[in-house]
Amino acid sequence: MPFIDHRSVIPLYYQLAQILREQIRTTELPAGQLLPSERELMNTYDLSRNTVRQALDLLAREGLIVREHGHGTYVSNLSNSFHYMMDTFYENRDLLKRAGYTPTVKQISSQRLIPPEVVRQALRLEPQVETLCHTMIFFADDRPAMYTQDFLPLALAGEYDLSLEGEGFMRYLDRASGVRVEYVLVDISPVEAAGEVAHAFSCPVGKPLLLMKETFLDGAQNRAVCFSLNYFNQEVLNFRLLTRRG
Amino acid sequence: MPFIDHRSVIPLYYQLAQILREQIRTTELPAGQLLPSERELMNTYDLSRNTVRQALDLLAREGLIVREHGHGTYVSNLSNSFHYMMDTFYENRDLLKRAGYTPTVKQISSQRLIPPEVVRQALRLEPQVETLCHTMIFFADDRPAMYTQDFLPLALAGEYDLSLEGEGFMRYLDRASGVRVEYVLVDISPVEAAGEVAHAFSCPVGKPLLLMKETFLDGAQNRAVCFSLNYFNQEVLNFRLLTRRG
DNA sequence: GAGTGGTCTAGACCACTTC
DNA sequence: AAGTGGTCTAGACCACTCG
Repeated sequence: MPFIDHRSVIPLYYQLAQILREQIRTTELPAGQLLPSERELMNTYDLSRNTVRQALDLLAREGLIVREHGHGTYVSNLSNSFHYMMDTFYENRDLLKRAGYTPTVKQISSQRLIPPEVVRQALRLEPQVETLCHTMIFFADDRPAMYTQDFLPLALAGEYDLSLEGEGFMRYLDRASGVRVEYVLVDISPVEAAGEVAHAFSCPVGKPLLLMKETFLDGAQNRAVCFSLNYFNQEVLNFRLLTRRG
Repeated sequence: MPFIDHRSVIPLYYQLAQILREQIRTTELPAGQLLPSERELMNTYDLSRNTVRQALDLLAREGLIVREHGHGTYVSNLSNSFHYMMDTFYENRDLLKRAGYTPTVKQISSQRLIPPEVVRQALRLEPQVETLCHTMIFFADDRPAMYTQDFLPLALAGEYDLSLEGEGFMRYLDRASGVRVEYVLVDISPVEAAGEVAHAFSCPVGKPLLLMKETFLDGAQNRAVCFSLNYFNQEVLNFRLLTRRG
């Protein structure tokens, strides 16, 4: 297996990617393990550095490996637990802008509370530990589009002011947490509208809504910085993906 | 604007990508327009071919441009209409495998009918034109995970046999349509379980479900080859995305 | 056959991390 | 200072499309 056929019609970078994928799958390269450096892979498989990088680019885009400048490349921790990998994550505000709307934000509340179980697990908090909970509504051209609750560990409990147009939420997290948010894990599920959300969207209780549970992760995919619940108003905003063939 | 600062700290490939992005945004490069060839861009901006390709790779991954081997690179038709771009699309069967299940498929029915409006629009069919409709259920370790309806234009009405383990749906489409499916447009929405779907999942009518409407497109994103409705059973399968920061 | 994008090489310098 | 990944160049050959 760990062989590259230099005369094959299969591109060399693809063969290398396949070899590494296989080693990750069989945990010959376990999660967290440092890969050989690019120059080592060059020599081992008799490839140029660009070709090695092309292979690693592929795996990085698939979320299988994580690169760290000046340090090395290692196997991702999430390698087998997700279904899809997206290229870019957008802030809620940017999402609305891209959809052609003018976004505005209304802050509903900001309080300390013991978070729901799902939040506790995502942030790996001890039971009964409080978090800060920001609740707000994003409007698209004055129609309510998203109902959002952000749960921040108290260590990050800064004075995040959403009325600040300039700074996005992720840049705020960078600053407050001291960790750069690089990935966002998104769980998409359908729920029934209820309580405050139904009220915010002026829709009947029980109407199906899209709920996106977002976990903000650092570059190593190890540390969860923040957790967020986002309810989408389907009347205003569709959730659409363009995917490329695998 | 259309200038590259070779002494800037901003990478050259990123500057070029930004220039092209801007030209696409302002429709100076309108949808469908051929871009200058890579060698032309090389000369125009005084960059090496690899650097030009790095910029184009970025835009292609964002879905802004489409490349055609031997022909050229042009501005995508969908450039502004989607929210997210994913790297890879998986067949339903592969999706279940990746989630760690053993997939099986049960064909429910296969009939000619006049499709719902949403299908007609996606496939750009005239009113009253019939399509073939395959209905099936995908099981994950014998639990019903997805309820799927594929709508195929009659021209593609082959004898697609899902029991064939070897061939996936997209490869079938390639063969039957004579067009290689390169992109899948996915619309995600929450709906209430009803009728056959509720029955298949043994869940109460009215329970929120995830519905994914998939449109299969060729490489030019011009031709819709097939349309598919996929209902997800949340009890079995979560829909999860790992996204990278933009 | 001319032009295109796809792949590949051998080299180079840089910024970053670690020791 | 040594090693890492990030960027960049100049050149090459290939497979593909089109006239």
